[in-house]
Amino acid sequence: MRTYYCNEINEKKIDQEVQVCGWVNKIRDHGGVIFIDLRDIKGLVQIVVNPDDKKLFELAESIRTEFIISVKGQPRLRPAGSENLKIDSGKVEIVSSSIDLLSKAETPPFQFDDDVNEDSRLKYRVHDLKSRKMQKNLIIRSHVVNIIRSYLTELDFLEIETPILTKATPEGARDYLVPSRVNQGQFYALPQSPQLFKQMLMMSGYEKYYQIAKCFRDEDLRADRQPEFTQLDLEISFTNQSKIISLIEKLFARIFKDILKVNISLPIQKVSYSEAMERFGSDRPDMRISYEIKNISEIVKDSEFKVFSMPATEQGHKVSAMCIPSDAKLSRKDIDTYTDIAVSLGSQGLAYIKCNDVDDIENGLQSPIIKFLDKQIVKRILENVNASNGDIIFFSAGQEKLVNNILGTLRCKIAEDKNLLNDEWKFLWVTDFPMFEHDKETKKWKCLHHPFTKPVYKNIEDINSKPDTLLSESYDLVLNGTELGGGSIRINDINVQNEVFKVLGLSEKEIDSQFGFFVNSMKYGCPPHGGIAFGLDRIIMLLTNSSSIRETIAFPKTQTASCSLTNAPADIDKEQMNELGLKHTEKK
RNA sequence: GGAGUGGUAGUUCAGUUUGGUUAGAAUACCUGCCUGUCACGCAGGGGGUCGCGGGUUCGAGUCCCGUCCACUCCGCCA
Repeated sequence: MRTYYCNEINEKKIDQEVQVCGWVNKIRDHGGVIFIDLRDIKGLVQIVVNPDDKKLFELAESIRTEFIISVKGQPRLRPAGSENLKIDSGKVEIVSSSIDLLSKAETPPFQFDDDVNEDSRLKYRVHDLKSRKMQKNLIIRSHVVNIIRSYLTELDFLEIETPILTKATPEGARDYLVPSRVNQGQFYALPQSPQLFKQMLMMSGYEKYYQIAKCFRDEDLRADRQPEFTQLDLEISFTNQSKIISLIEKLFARIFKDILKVNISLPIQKVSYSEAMERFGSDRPDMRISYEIKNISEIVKDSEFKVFSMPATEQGHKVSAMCIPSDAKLSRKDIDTYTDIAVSLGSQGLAYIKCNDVDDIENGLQSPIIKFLDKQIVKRILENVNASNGDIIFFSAGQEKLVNNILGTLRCKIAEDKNLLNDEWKFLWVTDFPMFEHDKETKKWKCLHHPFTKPVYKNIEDINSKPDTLLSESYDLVLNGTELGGGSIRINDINVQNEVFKVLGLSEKEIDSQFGFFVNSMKYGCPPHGGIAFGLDRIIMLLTNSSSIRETIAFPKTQTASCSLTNAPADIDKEQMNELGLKHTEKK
C-alpha cells in the first residue's frame, strides 16, 4: 500500500511512482489547484491536485480534515521560492495521479494548535493522541523502554513477568481488589509493586531480574501519581549498594545521551537523608536551587529571645535560617505571601531579616525580630548564612519536622516563583534513610521504605530495642526535585525479617497469614540481594518537559480515578454481581 | 476528608466586580469565488440548556444555597 512515509519524500524520489498514506492534516483549496498536507506517524508531505483530471479534482474538493487517504503520484521539486523548510519533505511535493478515500471523518472536536483544556483532550483522547506533542511523548517513552531493555539484556538481566492477580497486603497503600468468581467471597489484589515476587525470584536463583511492571495503588491522585503506573523494577543477587548505584547511573547517562544528547557527569552526587532534611528540608531536594537551609540553633541557643532559644535547646526542635539571594527581588508583598504559606503549614509566622547593608548591623538591616537579638548573634547569623546586600533571610523555629517542611517548601516555591531554576539536569542520590518512623496517630512503628529493607544494626536485638536509631541500606534517586525511584539492599536472614515484622506490631499469626509464603520460601535459602524501582512515567515526564505524567500515558485517569474516554469505572449488571457473590449494601 | 482555581458557540476566551435591549470575539465548520498556498485569501452563513438543580428579584450568564465535572495542593501514597 505504502512505498514511503511522508517525511521520506525528498529530491531523491523525484519522478518515481510513489504511494503515501495517512491523515489529512490541512487542505488549501485555491479553486484551480488544491494542496493537501498529508500526515503519518513520521511526518508531513504536500500533495498537489491539479484540475486537469476532473474526477480526481472533484474527489479532492470533497476531502476534509482528518480524512484518511492513500495517494499515488510523482514527487517533483517545488517551484523556486515556495519551499517549506519547516517539514522534512519541504523541498518537494507529490503531484497526485490518484487518491483513495480510505476513511471519512467527522469534523474533529478541537484543533491541535489550540491550548485545549484537559477535559476535552481526555474525553476525545483518540483525537488528542494524533497531536504531534502526544506522538512525540509516546515515541520517546517507547525509545526509553528500548534503551532500558537493551542495556539490561547486555548485562545478563532476565525480564520475568510476575502476577497481576495476587494477594492483598494490608501494609502500605490501599490495594485495588478483584473479586473471584471461582472462589466466591474471596478477592485478589492488584500488585502495588512486584516486590515480594522479585525477591522470591532471587531465592530461585535468577540472580538478575528486571521488569517493566504495571503497578496499582488505590490512593488519591496528583500530577505525578496515577492509580496505575509503570515501574522499571529490578533486583540483583550477590551485590551491594555501590554496584547498584553505579549500574543505574550508567543507565540514566545512556538514556539522557540517547534521547536528549545530554551528558550526565558521573558519579551522581550523594547526600544522606538526615543531611538532605537539614540542608534542603526535603528528602527529594531540587539541586538546581543555589541556596540552602542552615541550622543556627547553636548560635541562638543562649539568646534572650525565647522564640529562638527555646527550640534551639529543646530535644527534637531547632532553629534554621535560609538566605534568599537578592536575585529573587522579594517584595513586601512576596514576604506576606510566603508568611501565609508558612502559617498554612503550621508556623506561627515567618521571621525575616532584610539585608540592606550587611556591614552596618545597627542601621543596615530591616526586621521585626532584630530588636530582640544581640548584635553579636545577628553578626554570626549573617556570617553563617553568608548574607550579602539585598538578600533576605527567613527563619523558622520549632519541631524539626515542621521547620524542615516550612523552609523546604519555601525554598522550592521561591525558586519557582522567581525563575531561579536553570535549565539543567541535577541528579542526586539520597541514602541512609531511617529504617522506621513513629506514626503518632496509630502509635505504631512504620517502615520509611518497606519491611524487606535491610536495617543497619550491630546486634539483632537492636532492631526491637531501639528502632528509632536504626538506618537502612536504602537509596532514592532524585532529579530536579522529583523522586524518580528508590531501592534498598534486602533482608536475607529470616530472623532479621521476623524482628522487623515484630517492630511493626505484627503477631506471629499475622506474619504467617500475610507473609507466610514469603518467609517460608526464605527458609530454603535466600542469597544476599538488593534492587531498585523507578517510576517510568515520571522519567518520561521529565524527559519530555511535561507538567504531569498524564502527558506520558496514552489513556490516563482523571483526578477522580476515572477514565473520561471509557467512563470507567462503571456499574455492572446484577447477574455479574450474583456470579461474584457480591451485594451492594449502600450506594453513594 | 480538607483548601484553592476554573466550567459561556465544536475549540480558546471576553462579558460576572455594579443584575437590565437580540450574550460577543477569534478560530473551527458550511456555501460561493479564487492556479502556488503552507496560520492561504475574499464574501456570505449557520452555530448557545451561559455545567446542573433550587432560591432571591419585575428581571439572573451576573447575587445566594446546593451539587457535578476538570485541574493544583494538603492529608494519603509501606
